[in-house]
Amino acid sequence: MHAHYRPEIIEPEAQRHWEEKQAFRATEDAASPKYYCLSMFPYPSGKLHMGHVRNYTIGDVLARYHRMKGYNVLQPMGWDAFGLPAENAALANNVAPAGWTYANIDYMRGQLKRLGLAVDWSRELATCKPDYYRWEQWLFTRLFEKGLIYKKMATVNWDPVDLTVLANEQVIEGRGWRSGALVEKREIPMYFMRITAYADELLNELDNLPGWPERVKTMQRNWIGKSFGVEIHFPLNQRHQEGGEVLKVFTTRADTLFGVTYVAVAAEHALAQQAAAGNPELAAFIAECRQGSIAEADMAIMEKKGMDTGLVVYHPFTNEPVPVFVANYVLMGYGEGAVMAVPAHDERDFAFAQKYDLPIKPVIRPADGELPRPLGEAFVEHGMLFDSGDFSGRASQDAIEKIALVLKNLKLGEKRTTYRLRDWGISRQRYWGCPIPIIHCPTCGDVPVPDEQLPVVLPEDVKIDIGSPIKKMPAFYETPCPKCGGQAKRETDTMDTFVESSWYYARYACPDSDQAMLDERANYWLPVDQYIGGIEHAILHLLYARFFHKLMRDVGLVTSDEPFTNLLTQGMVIADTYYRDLGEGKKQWINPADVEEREGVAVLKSDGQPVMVGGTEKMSKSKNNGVDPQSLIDQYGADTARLFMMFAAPPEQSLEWSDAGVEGANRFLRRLWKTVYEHVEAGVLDAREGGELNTAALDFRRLLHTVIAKVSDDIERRKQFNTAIAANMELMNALVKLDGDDTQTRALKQEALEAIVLMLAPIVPHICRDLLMALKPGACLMGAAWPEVDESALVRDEIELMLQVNGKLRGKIQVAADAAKEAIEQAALASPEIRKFMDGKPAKKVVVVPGRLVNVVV
RNA sequence: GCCGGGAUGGCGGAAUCGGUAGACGCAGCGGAUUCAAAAUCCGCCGUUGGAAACAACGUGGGGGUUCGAGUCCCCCUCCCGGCACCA
Repeated sequence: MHAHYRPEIIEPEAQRHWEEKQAFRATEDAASPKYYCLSMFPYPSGKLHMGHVRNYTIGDVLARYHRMKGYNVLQPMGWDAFGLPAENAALANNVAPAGWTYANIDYMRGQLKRLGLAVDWSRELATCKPDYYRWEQWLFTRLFEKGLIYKKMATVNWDPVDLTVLANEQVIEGRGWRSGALVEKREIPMYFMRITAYADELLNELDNLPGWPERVKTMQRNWIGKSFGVEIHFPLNQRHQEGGEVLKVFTTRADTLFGVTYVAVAAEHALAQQAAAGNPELAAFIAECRQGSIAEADMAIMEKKGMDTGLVVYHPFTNEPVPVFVANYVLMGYGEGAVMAVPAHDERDFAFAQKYDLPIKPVIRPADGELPRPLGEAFVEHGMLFDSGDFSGRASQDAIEKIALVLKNLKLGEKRTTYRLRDWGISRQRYWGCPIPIIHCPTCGDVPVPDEQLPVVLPEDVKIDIGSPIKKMPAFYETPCPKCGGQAKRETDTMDTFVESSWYYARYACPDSDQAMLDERANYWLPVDQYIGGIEHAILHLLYARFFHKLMRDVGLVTSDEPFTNLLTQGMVIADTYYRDLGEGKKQWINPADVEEREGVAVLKSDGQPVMVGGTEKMSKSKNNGVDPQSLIDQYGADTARLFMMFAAPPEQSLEWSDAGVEGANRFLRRLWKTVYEHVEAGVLDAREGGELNTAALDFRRLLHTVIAKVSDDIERRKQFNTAIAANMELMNALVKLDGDDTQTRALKQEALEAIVLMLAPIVPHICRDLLMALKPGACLMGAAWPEVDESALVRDEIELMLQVNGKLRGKIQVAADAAKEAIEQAALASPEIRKFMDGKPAKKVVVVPGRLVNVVV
């Protein structure tokens, strides 16, 4: 054993050893319990960032811990390889997206291996490879035939200068990021997956996921947004007859129907279009509504604007005319593209009515009071109806039922359940994605590509400029119709990259299966026992993956209902952002590593000129605020990087990056090495297994086994590694202070050092591999078991109790561990500290909390 | 704007079921070692008052429940994530 800790030597050696022995190769084995540990796969953006290091270290700790506990562990790794950044990089650097992606994968694979992850690399996959996406195309054709994929018009961001569709993140303050042109909304045909058909199951099954964080389940429930309401028809003609034209709206507050003072429709709504025909001002307003991005966040914060169409519809009960407004906040894609507005009982309608001087008619009052007059703000709670015809005097909930019933009899509406969840538009007009396997035939319509013609391979050797190259490539899109053989055109849109990431976890079980999307190995490994990934995926990715699991179940590929039994949502690694304004809303984001502080001002290192300070945000490609972990690994080694990441914050919390603290992690490892070295130099011996010890040694041994129990619980149940590490540091501090060179004490130290090395092995595996070999010649970390708690070491004779007077800490006493409540109470009341603060007054009450404290109330 | 989460010393964080607030580490300060420095080792380290013993105050702000609140409830502020074409 070398006297000094030298990670640059022991880490490559350990990694070589594991690779040679194929130590992490997973095979299906019915004899031992399986543990499928999965971290979200990375997008190959170029180099690893801190979020990756955090994510994969958490996964690795859990994988290695379960290996030591005797599980048959699978921990795979792969690449979420399709996506927008490859096209951007291709444009910027004049390279093909494929080449850029593969180069990034090669580099990042090297970085991941340098972290020493216990990954089965034989299962590596990349979603941009035809042997992966061919099965996605295969499933697409099945779903298409089942009617779970359909085509409809959808709104996109259109850049009128670059003549291209923009992603939401490419729209900056309403303008295209490259052209600077005002972005327009445009309707184009797209394929949709019918996720709403599974809305109820996706909602209900959340109750069967006790291993998921409550906050994620809450977010998904709210996202699905099941609500019970009433569809209400407003006739277009005052003398409405059954079957006549109506304007349909959906509301959860049918009880406020008598408070409707206008209705609002989307700019794209037929009524708006009709009214605009003879009204240039309205036409101009509708054109204005078409500007701006389609992102919901933008829509929600923009100024609410509207204009009277001059048209009216008629109230289904009173038959009174109700004006029709066009409003920029009503979206065509949601519900019927029209809403009934009740200013008195809806905040948004209230603001709108005030702005346009529309009547505000209250019809609900609090159950036990009156509404203030005039109304200063909308009263949005349920209450009692008034001024509502026959329904006056009813409570809101009751009124909703009755109103729905009466509307149904009038054939002017009915109760309906709706979801906020919308079907999933999967078409993208981009190049670097999985081709949609559809052939458009003038005679046969949309024809799915037959199995034997799959995969539809995406050409990789292309030149990138504005727009997708395959849309200009006849060799790609010209094809005969599989049905009639006539000339047809292949679909040139590709799929949303969320599709690839919705099923990769299953493909890891059988990545080489070339006869089917999944084979029987999938049912051995699935569901994933532990899934680990960023909280930013709480809704979209996790909901889509759950949806896909059910789709795969329903085509007979898997037997389970849910993909991920336990979910750990790691907090973000966040860092400061810096930028320079380039004008026209464009910003150049500058990496924190290139910025330093001079005289309190942030400046770019290369030119010394100031940069703007942005917020502290998630490390991301778009904000260029990722900190490269490579220098950390180069300087201190993977174990220090891993230890620091696990020690800096608990996994679920966000972690603000700072360079400080790494040194401390490294110092601890050097200290651990030195302590083991000195112990080993004096001769190794058998670890002690209990027996007679002096008080100090007994106390130490109790601490040792308390720590083993705590660390096991921290890793397995709490998944909180910072406290597991802290407990080991505390134990090390105590060990160094434990005096004695006698065999008794040295055997105890041997026991403790072996335990510490094993407990830290999941977190810092390289150093622990060497230390274990030194402590127990011939021992191998790969076969080592997790240390066991010796319950007999935990027994105490005396315990310390806190003494409080009126809830304030005033002292402490020692009592026998098995002392009776009465005895404790007497001892407490007799203690000088208590007597002093009781001030001669009698005790009103004495609270004894066993094992904790005594509180005397005077 | 809507949904979800967070705020504890100079800093990262601990306190697991309502029961010792500040474990562990970083930074800082003092000392040992050294020709000197790095490294290492020992000690101190919430704020205020006090020589000390000790006392008062203290978990973003305001209110409440409780013998007892960082933890539970109500209101507010700020920060972070998501909002369906970033992944």
